[in-house]
Amino acid sequence: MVTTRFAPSPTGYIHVGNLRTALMNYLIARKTGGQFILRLDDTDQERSKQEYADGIQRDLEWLGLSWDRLERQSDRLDRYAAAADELRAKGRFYECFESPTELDLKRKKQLNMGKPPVYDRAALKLSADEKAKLRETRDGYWRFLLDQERIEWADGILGDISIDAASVSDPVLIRADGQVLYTLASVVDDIDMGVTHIVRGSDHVTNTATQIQIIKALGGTPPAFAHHSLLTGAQGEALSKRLGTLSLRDLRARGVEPAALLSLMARLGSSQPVELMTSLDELAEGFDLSHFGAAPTKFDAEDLFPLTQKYLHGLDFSAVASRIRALGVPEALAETFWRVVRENITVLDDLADWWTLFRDGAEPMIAPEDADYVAAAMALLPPPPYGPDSWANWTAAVKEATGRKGKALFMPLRLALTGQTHGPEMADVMTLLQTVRARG
RNA sequence: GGCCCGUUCGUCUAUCGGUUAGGACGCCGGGUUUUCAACCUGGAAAGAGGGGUUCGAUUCCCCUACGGGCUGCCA
Repeated sequence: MVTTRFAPSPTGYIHVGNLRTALMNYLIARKTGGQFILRLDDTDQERSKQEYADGIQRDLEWLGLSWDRLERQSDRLDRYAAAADELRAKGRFYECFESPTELDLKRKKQLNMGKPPVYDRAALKLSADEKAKLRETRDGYWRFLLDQERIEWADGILGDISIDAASVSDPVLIRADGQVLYTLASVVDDIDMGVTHIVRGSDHVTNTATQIQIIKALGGTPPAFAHHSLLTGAQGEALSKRLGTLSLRDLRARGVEPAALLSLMARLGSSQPVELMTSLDELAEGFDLSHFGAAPTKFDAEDLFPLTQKYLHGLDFSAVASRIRALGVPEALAETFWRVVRENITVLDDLADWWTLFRDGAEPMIAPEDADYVAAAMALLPPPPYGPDSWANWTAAVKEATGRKGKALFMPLRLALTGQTHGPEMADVMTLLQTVRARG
């Protein structure tokens, strides 16, 4: 069975980049009737917050990305300790004593000499006596001993990847304070939970290389890996600079509909066209990682609004009835209101403006050269309320009285009544209009 | 500096050496609607640069440039 996971660390809210990862894993599982795990990678005690863990779950629920299983790494510390023991027993784990400052210095030195900043394994040469002595003054931290060979895997998106382990530092798996680090926790979880497919950002490519070795050292079988490209802003700038405005909660606040967001994220960066899909099943059906490219992908949040608009256009009255009621639209007008206005809104919040306009009337827009014309027309307009024929009757009378026709007849009246150059059919507008300020 | 990945219309991309380089979104024009939108229809729009290989390169190889990622006792 296919098992995938989305493993955010609760150190912040989900943004579009995370969502892409989550969605890909979700769709792969759903497509084959597999299992999707939500795993909170909360090994970093200082930065992880319950508030974020709750926020992540709310965001996923908003999108309908339901998980079959929820796991917390903080609940599994004993498993990680056991795995560490196993690695120690197998001679793949060694204790080091450099302080972070000393390591930093080493790296800088290597860089200055034109060498790659790879850990020199100095601790490996320490004798038992030397280690014992060091332990008196400081706590050791633990590294995984990489086999210095080429690590290869067939990536679901990038194709064949090969990384020389010698170009990578032995990863630190346990800190001096005893905290288990992500690399170990993640690998242990993936093995224990039977994860078969891992899709994540290409920022993890190097991690994957080392994790493959750790998985094998622990007797596990590496899952199928795929690394998707990272999103950049519309100008190609790193997305991290704009994360504040691209969190899911922010997009939601701006009126983006889940269907729009999911439709874009499931297709952006792939060869399949972005089309509005209204269900996750529909999205899952045609989803295939092989359609995705490896190049960085530009993401423009503005693309979400046409999709949102399209989604709203197709919505039934029943889906928005309560929302319209909440605006104070009278029951008798509610369904007509939706029918008339839905094609002129981009986000649901736009409904409020339209209702305000219908209820209170609009500040008339009257061009100076049309002032006499509009005044003459208003004299022919009876007071509200209006019926389905009001517009036709009125414009016929105005036409007769003024001799105007076509756009010249019509546009000044729209502007006078609604204050806008665009909007729904005027015949429909009339039936909803409660107030006409231009009548004076 | 080292390692990994990438570069085709504005954007996301197709092309398994020979194509009028295709599609989608966006954009522009026309039609329809007495506005806008929607819809229909038409159009403009692309192979980073330089070397090879080849009868022939967008496609294969190398170099350069540019972009992204990694290079943490973060994830």
